[in-house]
Amino acid sequence: MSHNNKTEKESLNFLEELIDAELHSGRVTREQLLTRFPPEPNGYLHLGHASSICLNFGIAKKFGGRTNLRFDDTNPVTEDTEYVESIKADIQWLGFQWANEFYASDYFETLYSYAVELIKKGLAYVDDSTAEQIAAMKGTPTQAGTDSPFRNRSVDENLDLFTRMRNGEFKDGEKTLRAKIDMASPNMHLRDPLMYRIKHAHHHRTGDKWCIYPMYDFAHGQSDSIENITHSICTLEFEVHKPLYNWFIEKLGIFPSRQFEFARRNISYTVMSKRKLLQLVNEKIVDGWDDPRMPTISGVRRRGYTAESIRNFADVAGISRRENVTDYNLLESCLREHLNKIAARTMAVINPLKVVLLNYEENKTETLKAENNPEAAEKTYRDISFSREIYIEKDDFMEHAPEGFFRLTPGGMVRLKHAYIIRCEKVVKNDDGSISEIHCTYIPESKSGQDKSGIKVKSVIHWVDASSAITAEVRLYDKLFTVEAPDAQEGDFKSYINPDSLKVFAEAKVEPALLKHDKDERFQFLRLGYFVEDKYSTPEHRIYNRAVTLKDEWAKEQKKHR
RNA sequence: UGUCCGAUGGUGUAAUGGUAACACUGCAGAUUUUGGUUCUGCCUUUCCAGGUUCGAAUCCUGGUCGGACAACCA
Repeated sequence: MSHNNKTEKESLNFLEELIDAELHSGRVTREQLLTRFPPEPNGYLHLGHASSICLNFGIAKKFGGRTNLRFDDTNPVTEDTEYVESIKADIQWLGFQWANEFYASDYFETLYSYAVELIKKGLAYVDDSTAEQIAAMKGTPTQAGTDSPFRNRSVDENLDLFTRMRNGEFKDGEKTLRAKIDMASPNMHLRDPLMYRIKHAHHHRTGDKWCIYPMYDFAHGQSDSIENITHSICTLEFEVHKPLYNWFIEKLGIFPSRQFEFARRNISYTVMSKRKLLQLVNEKIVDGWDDPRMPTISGVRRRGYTAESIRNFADVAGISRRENVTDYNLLESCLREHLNKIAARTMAVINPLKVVLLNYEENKTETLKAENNPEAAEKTYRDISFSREIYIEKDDFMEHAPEGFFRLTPGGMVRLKHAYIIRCEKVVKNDDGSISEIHCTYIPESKSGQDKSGIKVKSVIHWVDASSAITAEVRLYDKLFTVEAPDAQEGDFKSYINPDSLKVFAEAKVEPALLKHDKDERFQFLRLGYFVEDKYSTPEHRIYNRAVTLKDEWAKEQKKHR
């Protein structure tokens, strides 16, 4: 035992540390502690959102607080209920439950009254300028803007015009409501930001009730405030919005929610922006938002990732305030770690090569015992059949093997997992010189578990009994992009798509025991990786997706010599 | 030539004025009826220059480099 009697102090991230301190000082209580996850329902959630979800829900859970789910639905033209449903499903699948389900649109009436209040205080005005004019008057980051000619309208006139905006008397873009702050502010967001714009558009929840919609800056902070959110956690790009977030809350005299920022999570060899993911979907580069190569939550779920492994990834990757590109290896490592513990082992041959055992009796079938998971605390076994003809992996036989190749070669021996040692006697070829099948002999006294042969082989390979094998389709996935940071490359990010990101093996052979399991169960196909049944898999046409490979020292060795 | 933010191994994060560490990756080895798992070892780190201090990754000053901000998007 250690002589150190201090208990190992758990390392907290900077936000946990802050909240921990505030809880201790009494600035907030556990009862008050309230975070929120505020997606805009205009796309599917991705791994970056997963980090945010784990952070927001995780931090509240850790300190005894709660988390609201609030859809930031202030832009009716891009939003849709399809996205609302997928977002809710994804959060629940990740294992989190919100305290309340809210929508920014729930607050449209309140927000409107807030705007009226600011107009009455002389802090907001209706502007007739066009979008172009407003942009021109905004100045640049290094150059002050100029006041709008409509900036000093009377309160009464502003009130009248804003009412008429709401009543639909104006066309889209004809007028806006702006906060009256400071056109010379070094912070662009404080140069009389837009609060409301006119959009005669149908909203997925409020229908045609409104034709003016609040901008993000006039909706988000106030929504936080209305809900009494104590910690509004968002990504770094909103940092420059914080003075504005605080300005509205202060001028309105409402509950002082506070905003905190962290750096978004990037992962190598993929892109993590809704806009780019939408492009991949729209241009049919992938098979929808849940294509197993997509970094969306629905994509990795279909690929075979577990919620636990993603939560663990978020935890292990941590958070900070600096730009980052996390190694995708870390993600895969988290998945392997979990699947190694829970996935039942089975045998499947994705690229079959027929082997005939010359000295095995014809029409005989033997039943062998196979361990389901060597990692399990309690060992369980299943029956597998063995007979004269079997399939092995094409990659497990080489006629002219390089040094270091331990598998089957002419005259060489390997063990068939859970079965016998075999020796290759003859390679049978087609007319074109390709290998059609190989003829072997088996060593009867080498049966697994009762081996009296005394023969030592260098390798154990997987196989499937030809007489009982089921034909299935197996899909192997690789990285979606060929470069670490597709975003940072020159030109179109889509030109860096990996052409080999999907390989389909339509004639794979799987052992029949596989058919007895649940559809969302993960398996290890021995020596090949971890797999899950695809959503389009049917009893007549089984489809298996590879979630992740096993670590493969031999493949690594091969790569080096290429 | 503005404002704000950031800089710790290859990558991601810890260390909160007191011996720079953990994970992933990579490399080497042991074990292994999965070239898996497990185990062992190794490589590699505080952006620079000053200052404060007995002592600085940490505090201060000045640089350098990187990022965010000029949507009627969020």
